[in-house]
Amino acid sequence: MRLSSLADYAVVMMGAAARHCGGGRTSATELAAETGIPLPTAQKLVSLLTRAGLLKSVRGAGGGIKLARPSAAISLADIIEAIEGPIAMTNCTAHSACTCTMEPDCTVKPHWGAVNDALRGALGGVSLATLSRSASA
Amino acid sequence: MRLSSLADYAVVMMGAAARHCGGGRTSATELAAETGIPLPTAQKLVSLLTRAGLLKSVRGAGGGIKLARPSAAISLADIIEAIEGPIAMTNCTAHSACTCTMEPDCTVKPHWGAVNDALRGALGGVSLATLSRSASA
DNA sequence: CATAAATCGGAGTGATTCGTTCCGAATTAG
DNA sequence: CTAATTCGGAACGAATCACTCCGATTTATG
Repeated sequence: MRLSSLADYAVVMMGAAARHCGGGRTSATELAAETGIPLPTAQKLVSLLTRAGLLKSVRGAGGGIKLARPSAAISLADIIEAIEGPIAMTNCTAHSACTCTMEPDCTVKPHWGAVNDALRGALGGVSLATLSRSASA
Repeated sequence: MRLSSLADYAVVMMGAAARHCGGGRTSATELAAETGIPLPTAQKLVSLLTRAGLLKSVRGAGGGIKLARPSAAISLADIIEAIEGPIAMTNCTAHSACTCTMEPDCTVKPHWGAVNDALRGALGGVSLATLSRSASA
């Protein structure tokens, strides 16, 4: 029920990247230095986030990374899904077919959907722009 | 972001136990047979749930287990917390003091509280009685 | 009262996933 | 054309998780 450290780091790093968004492209090295995340880990996160389509990477000297979308259009749900996969809490809800052959009439399954929707809604309602806004609170 | 198999099994097993609640005490062996959960794992779950105060266990021949509280007073949040610990998604929100010395002004931390509340609310709103009620849905 | 059966309780082992680290491929400035 | 800087993927180690087994406790029975 606790999200992995990678996802936590990814959120922090995306928040740092959002601050550099307008100023121009930044690099994984710079983000690592600002957030305190180990550099190799930050590189891996950049790779995952880029592959997920949340970051745009530019190779070569003078290259770097920047947000693929405006900060207001990136939510916590997007980041977490990019790192941890689907938000679903159970394997049953993730796939349409429930592979668990244990209980023929799984009375629990239908309720997970509501829980997942609530969770995804809470995560989707928080964007990077929101994170930067109420920093002092 | 996905809960562990233990917690998933625990929910299923508590649902099965709720069905046996009125009929009298049941045993870990019986629940394992009904749910399809491996017996040793079911025993471990019974131990954890009993220690958490969700089940009442009676030793000796003819003993068994039964719900410590009425099914309506046991929610998914209770079961998951018993198995997986606090619901908090990050270490920061779990403890009052944020041990992460990375960012002096962690702009992300305050927002996790709202997400956690939403999640806990969704989990707390589903009780064992609710699980048994809308089985066909 | 002694015996035996049945149960919960905790300790140990193996496997999977997670987190970290390193090295190679690609691209552009000079 | 050379060289520097960057992302990308692959490999290693650690931690946690899931599973299994054996001992302690308690009650019905002879």
